[in-house]
Amino acid sequence: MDTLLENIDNQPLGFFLTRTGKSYLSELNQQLSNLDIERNYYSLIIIERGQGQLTQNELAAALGTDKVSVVRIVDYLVSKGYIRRLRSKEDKRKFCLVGTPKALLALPHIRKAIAGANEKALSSLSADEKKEFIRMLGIIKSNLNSSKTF
Amino acid sequence: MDTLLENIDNQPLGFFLTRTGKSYLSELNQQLSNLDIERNYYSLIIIERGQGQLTQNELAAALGTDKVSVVRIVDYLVSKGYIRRLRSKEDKRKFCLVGTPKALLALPHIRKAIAGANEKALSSLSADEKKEFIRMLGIIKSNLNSSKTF
DNA sequence: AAATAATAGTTAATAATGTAAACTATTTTC
DNA sequence: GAAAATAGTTTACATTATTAACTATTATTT
Repeated sequence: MDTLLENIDNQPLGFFLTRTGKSYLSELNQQLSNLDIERNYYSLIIIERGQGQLTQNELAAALGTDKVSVVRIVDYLVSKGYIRRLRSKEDKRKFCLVGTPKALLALPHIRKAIAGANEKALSSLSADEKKEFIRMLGIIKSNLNSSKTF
Repeated sequence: MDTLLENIDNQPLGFFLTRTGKSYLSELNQQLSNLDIERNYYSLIIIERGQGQLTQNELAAALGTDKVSVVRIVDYLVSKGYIRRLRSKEDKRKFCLVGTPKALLALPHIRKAIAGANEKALSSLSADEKKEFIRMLGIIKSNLNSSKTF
């Protein structure tokens, strides 16, 4: 019997969210073990989506993280040859992040692996339930990010 | 428009689970900022549930983590005066983890804060939806932990 | 136009977390 | 009694989060 189902009030929901998320990411890593990067897949997708116009600040916003972490991510992806920093012409403080051909080659695999991991995670749920889960997760996320006052 | 709702196949579900879990834990920390510990609340609940019989190994299993991490957790809670290690009489390799009066005093607040954080996270969901979400999260967790072969 | 403030990104420092290997003490197995 | 297994600890290393101080550039103010 899963203790998760009962007495939820005694169990921090966030603990299970985090743990489940970690299981997911470890699954994703396994599916992408053929690549020579082992993290920041999602950053790569966001960067590609930005079509060479995305700045580090914007990446930070999209990831919900800070600029220091983004420096690390960008350093990592640059060092592995997946992206480049391009000094912006309009504003020389900014860098535009552009994917390399290597990234272009890897992205289909990454997308496929993400779809596969999602599939595995959500398998045995009906199409409606999947949609419902995603919807509710979005609500929970925004509930938690709303005003901290009680 | 929330990008989470569409094109989920391009977005790693685990990323949102982890992020939502972190928001939750930060909320929980805020609600418990009056305590002199700032983590391992859930471990404390598990230890109290064990009624002085829980070993470090068993705590590791309950948390889904390894024994090295548990040493750190136990060291922390011991150093803060919330628990003690009691050498087991039956098996001198083992320690039984027992809560102190200080823990007993803190636990109601912790439980209340967890219930409150759960409430905040799940607010604006109906009772049925809440149950559904918890149920599906359990399914997803077990889906991901099942056989890694594809 | 010069001084000031704000912004984009980097660097450095500290702490928390995850993982693996080597270790001690005790118990179990053969 | 020797060998193997178990419970827990220590050490080491890499990742991740957070904060502050820093450089270079752009925007604002007077």
